[in-house]
Amino acid sequence: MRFSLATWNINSVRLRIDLVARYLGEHAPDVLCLQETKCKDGDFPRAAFEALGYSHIAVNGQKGYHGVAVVAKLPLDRIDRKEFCAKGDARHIAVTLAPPGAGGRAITLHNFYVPAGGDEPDPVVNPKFAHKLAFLDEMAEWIAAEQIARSDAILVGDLNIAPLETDVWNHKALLKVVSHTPIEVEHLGRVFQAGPWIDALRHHVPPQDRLYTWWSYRAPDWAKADKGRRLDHVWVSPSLKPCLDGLSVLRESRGWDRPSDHVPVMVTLDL
DNA sequence: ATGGTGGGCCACCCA
Repeated sequence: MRFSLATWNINSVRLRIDLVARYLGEHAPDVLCLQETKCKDGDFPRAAFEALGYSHIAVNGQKGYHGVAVVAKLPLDRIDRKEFCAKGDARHIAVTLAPPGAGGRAITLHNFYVPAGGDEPDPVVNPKFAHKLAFLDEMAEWIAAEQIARSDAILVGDLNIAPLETDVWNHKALLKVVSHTPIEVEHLGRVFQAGPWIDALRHHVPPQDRLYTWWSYRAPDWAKADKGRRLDHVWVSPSLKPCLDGLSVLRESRGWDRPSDHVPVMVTLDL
């Protein structure tokens, strides 16, 4: 039984609802996780998703900033929202899924939007960077304490860190650029080891090959310059590693009209 | 080395 799951930082779900509809119409993942929805729960465009067949919806939003959501063709149970760093930010939502044909197997899905961290990669002078590192520390502690990856689990989202040299267009040039600094990579590594998790994208694309999911709005010609970074991730518990089946990173959507700066990433599992 | 472009929303915050 094949099950598909996508993650996409949409940078305002209301502004880009037509792009979401196009993606769901063309690729039809069973579940779509969104980040940076940028709206209160009551303003989430539920009707548009319901009309597309995604009638099971779980949201954790706030006005203007951040916000995560899960929309699905199948029921979502045990909806949970965890607050990190006691800031009241909407950066996490968890749901439990029981894909039909998976023999009653229940998968817990965690959808994260990790703080971007500002411009200066120094936690002493930049509180946003300090917040990013603290957020990652709290994630690692919680994943370990709750033994989240010991059962069937998937962690997705915009983690705002490109850990490998081939996850950025120029490793050396980005060593001091927030998203690719050694300290962030180390903190993300602790979150990864806290599972431990399996990196589903790198399961399909070997580490020597470049892989990006984000291209800045500030590049005049994003496709030609191709100065991308792999900021979006899908991690699965070791129990699901044998089920990893396919991957699609929809690079072309970065060229759609009024695009998000992130593209959708879809993983398929054979359960 | 710098500044470049997008969101939300109405003065700037954030990415």
